[in-house]
Amino acid sequence: MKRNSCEKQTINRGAWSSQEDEKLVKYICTHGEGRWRTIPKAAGLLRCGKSCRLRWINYLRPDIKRGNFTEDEDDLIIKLHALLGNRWSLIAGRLPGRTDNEIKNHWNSRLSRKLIRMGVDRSKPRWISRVPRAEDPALTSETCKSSPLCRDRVPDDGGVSREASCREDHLSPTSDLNLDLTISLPFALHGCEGQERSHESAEETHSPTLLLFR
DNA sequence: AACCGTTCCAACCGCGACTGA
DNA sequence: GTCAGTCGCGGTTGGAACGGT
Repeated sequence: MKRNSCEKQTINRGAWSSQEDEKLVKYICTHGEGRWRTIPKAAGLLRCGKSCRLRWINYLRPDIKRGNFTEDEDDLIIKLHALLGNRWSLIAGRLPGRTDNEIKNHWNSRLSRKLIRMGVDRSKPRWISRVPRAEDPALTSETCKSSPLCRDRVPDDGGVSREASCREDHLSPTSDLNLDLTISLPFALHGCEGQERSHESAEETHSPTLLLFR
């Protein structure tokens, strides 16, 4: 069994202090994301890389939209969950400013209950029989490359491999779901210059057109 | 005011995938 | 091809906040 680097001693656990946040933000704004394993030492943090990555992705990233989920977002999450199941990172990729963790929490705490109340079986993602899933060998990387949908895609840093992500995009909506989803321009990650953007303004600029592809 | 149950969310854990030597 | 290191994902947990009695 591989040794988990987070098991090592002299590692802080639990809630992050504002000082730790500050150090991490400062370091990433200067040096960029990635190389998570080396970040704690370089940034002077007594945390494991995994913890830094999580903190950045789920909380500190400047483009994160906080606050309540809108009806549109709820609706989209429900539809995407029906399509994709518990693949939160894929779902999050289609909800700009929302993280997989946030969506997962939201689903587990509110949406699942909402669906139960509505009498929907939330446990069953509805794959359509004739549409290939990502594992389908018929959907090769060549198929993907030739698709205009995937051709110009920049590898996203949300952890989904380019190919896997493209394959997901070949999924078609189920016939019983009214997936009225709009394809829009890729959501741009604006880096640290957007740090000051208030959450309120993020709310204000919310558009009913939710982005499907990044 | 005190207690208790519930809700919510940040953080952790374990595992599989990926990558480079 | 193999192995070790690293990364990313999804499930789970812990505890603070909240609401009801």
